[in-house]
Amino acid sequence: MSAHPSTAHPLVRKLSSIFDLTEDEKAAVMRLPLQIVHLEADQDIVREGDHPSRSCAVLEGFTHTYKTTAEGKRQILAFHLAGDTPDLQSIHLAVMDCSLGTLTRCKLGYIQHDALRDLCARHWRIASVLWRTTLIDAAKFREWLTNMGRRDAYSRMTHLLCEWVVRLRAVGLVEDWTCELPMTQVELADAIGTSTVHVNRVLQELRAAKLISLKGQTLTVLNWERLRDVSGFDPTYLHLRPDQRGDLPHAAHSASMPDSAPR
Amino acid sequence: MSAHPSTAHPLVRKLSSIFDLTEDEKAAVMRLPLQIVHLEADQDIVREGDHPSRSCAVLEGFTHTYKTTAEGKRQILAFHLAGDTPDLQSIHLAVMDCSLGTLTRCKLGYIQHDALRDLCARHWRIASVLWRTTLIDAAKFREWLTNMGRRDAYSRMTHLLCEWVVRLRAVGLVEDWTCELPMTQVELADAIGTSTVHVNRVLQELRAAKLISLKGQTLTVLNWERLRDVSGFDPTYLHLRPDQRGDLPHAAHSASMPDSAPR
DNA sequence: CGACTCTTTGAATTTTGTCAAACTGAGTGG
DNA sequence: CCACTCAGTTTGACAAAATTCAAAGAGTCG
Repeated sequence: MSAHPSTAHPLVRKLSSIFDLTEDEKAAVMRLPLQIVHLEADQDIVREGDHPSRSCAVLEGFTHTYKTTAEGKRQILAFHLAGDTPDLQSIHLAVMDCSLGTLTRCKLGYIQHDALRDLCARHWRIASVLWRTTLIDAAKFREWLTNMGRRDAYSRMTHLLCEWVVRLRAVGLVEDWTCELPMTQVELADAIGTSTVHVNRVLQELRAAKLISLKGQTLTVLNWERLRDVSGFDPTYLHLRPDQRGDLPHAAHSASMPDSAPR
Repeated sequence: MSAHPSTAHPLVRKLSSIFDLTEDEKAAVMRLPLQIVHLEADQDIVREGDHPSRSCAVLEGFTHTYKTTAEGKRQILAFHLAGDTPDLQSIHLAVMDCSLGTLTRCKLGYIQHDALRDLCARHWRIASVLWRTTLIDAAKFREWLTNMGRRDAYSRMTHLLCEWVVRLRAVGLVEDWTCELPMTQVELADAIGTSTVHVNRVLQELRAAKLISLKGQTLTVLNWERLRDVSGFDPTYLHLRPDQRGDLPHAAHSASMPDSAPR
């Protein structure tokens, strides 16, 4: 995994993890004005119907994209972690068709659309990389849609957990198959489209089957291969770079895994 | 609705329907080499796992994007009509994470990625418009996800029909609330994530409630307001231009509707 | 007229949702 | 340090939604 000093602009780190930027391009990104803001848990960042003039990058913490139906039901469409740009689409879509809110306390970096468009107009390769990140977001929606439409609640949950672990692993947030799972069961239910009660039962089943351990917000994968097979999880849709994939082996092999250094 | 002579490059028409192109930009698009191909119904255009070097534009007919799960179940992720670019994402994503197939006989225009990237690198505004179309695709996935997760089969079906009618109306393919619905019940089922049998029952209900008439592949909306209200359909996520929206009134008003001229 | 695909129907079963209540654990203030 | 609160989790019983299986009907095309 390429080294990015902590002094780097957060966006440089994100972009470099997808594509190799030239020094010139890095410099251009570094000049982007970034407004740093801290938010508490369960706060809205942007709401459906807004006409934002800026997008944000998640620097610390976790956020989620969601929609509310006319009957007041919530559907969570995506979870985001440090390095993600959850509402980048608003650069070209005037009206927000979904809301974005924090899951935990967050540190965000706001970037004005004007500045971003200017950067893109000047640097086609950067524009490509940003475009690409939004295309990967779309790929995740496609996979979630398949998950919702063609799998039962049990495998939907395992699929969500597989994706979560793989994404966190790719940025070095998984240690010995253990990571944070910062959502409540209500939020998990809204993400996989079931009731809270049913989420609870599914989680019990997963614990009983010794696939995972989940205490509080701490998730441990006990049997990766079965978890993956039950969900039919195939990480292709995440379009990770080879060095981010790390070809996940069975949990028993975790000691020899090329896990990134703790931050 | 702005007039686009039939002599125009199909992509020019599509782009102009989203954004106003300068003559210079139009000229650049017109120079794009377009390979015209005719396909029968139920043929694959690209498959999951492919590494395409070109994308296509639908010129005539209808296509659909789909995924197949490990257990062999199919989920349809999107339907496309003339003017759409269903696999534009492959311009920046090396591997296809979903398949694209025809629904009916189709006329397609293939464009090499190289040529497209070159065009984008030179013309930032065109790149923006193309980027934007992929962002709208993502917005549709978000809405479908909400549909799947938080609505029952009945309202999912009405929602699908509302979207279909609005999209076809925007390109002038709806006449007196009547349009083509070129999918079988099996395909509808795979799109809304239910069984074929259940789709059939839902359609019966919709007919019994006098919301629609559906004979063969011909759909007529009999009561737009109720269809819309049942589904909670709000077209914001389609990000249509004001002149494409046409603020859909009740079916009874259809005679006075500003329907675009027949093509 | 077949051969075919697509639609329709009925009955039994499974999955999931709903409602209501109890339990747990982490703060909080007296 | 102990009630107390509060959000989040867990449980059970019942109801609703949707699936499955199997078979029959309809429409279309050569």
